[in-house]
Amino acid sequence: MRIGALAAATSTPVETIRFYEREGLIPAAQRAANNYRQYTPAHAERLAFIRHCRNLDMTLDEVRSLLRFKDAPAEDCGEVNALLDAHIGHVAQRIAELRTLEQHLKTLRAQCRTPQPSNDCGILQGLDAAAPGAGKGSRQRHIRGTH
Amino acid sequence: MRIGALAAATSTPVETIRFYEREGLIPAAQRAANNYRQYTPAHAERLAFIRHCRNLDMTLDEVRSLLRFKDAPAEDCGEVNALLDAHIGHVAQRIAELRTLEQHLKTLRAQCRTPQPSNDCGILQGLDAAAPGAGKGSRQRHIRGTH
DNA sequence: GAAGACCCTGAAGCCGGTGTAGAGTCAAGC
DNA sequence: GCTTGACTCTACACCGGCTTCAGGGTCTTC
Repeated sequence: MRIGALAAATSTPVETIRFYEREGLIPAAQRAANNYRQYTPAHAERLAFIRHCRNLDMTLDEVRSLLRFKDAPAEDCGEVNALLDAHIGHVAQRIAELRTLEQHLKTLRAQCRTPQPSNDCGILQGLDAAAPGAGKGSRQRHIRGTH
Repeated sequence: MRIGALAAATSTPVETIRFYEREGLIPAAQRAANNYRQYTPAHAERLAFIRHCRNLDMTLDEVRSLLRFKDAPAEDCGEVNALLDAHIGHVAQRIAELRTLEQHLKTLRAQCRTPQPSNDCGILQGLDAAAPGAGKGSRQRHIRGTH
């Protein structure tokens, strides 16, 4: 199986597969006489695993950790459970942050009902002043990821 | 006012201020005889505006758009309202995505109740198979931003 | 044998900064 | 006057997770 076929089978861009190989997430494929990579079903399985993890928004470091457990089938999987719990915690926290953010944005939006000269726009004025209640007390490590 | 004082006044790292200057978000400051940047209260106001926008998770491009309206006080602010509506839409969509994600993660987590050999771990097995119901129908541009 | 699809490597670019190296400047204390 | 330490300057590399590009080689099909 060549890289294009693997890409199609796993809905993964070809460049991303090569990137994962460079990063050590999948073992380097054997090469054919023409220097093309040759993949086996085992590669496809491993790549599918990685993609599922990425679809669940895990970092590559988290994926690397999980792969270590896949590669050591006799080892205790307690850390896997812990990793997943931590990741669920990240997601929950992010949802909470975004809900607060959404409220602030809606409050700000309500400052300007109809188009008017920018000078009088309640939104632009609201952005001059501090956002209402934003970051009160909690250290606001910057919020990312809506784009 | 020198860059350190501006940084303290706006809770912005010094390097970030220089970065914003390079990016054209704040005008280049005048220089003292020793080549130090000299800032005025107007700079501080503009930087505060930018920081408030960033606290609301806007991209620098969105901030640039808003700054154009601040700089043209006679112009109609309808686009400001539209930009904010769009941004609120981004945030709401992201929240919905993350809630779906959270459900998938919790379902996966339930596959393994207690530590056991990795080979039998329901989580690792669940990641081998497709995530339950993930991405069904919606084109799943990759989810980012929980870290 | 020519077109077009596929494959290769290596490097740069994306965002929004962050951090570093190496140098200059300034105020305070001895 | 001299040292120490805080501050400032420029220019550049680095982060994640790819994506894109330049400049080739190879394979399949007509």
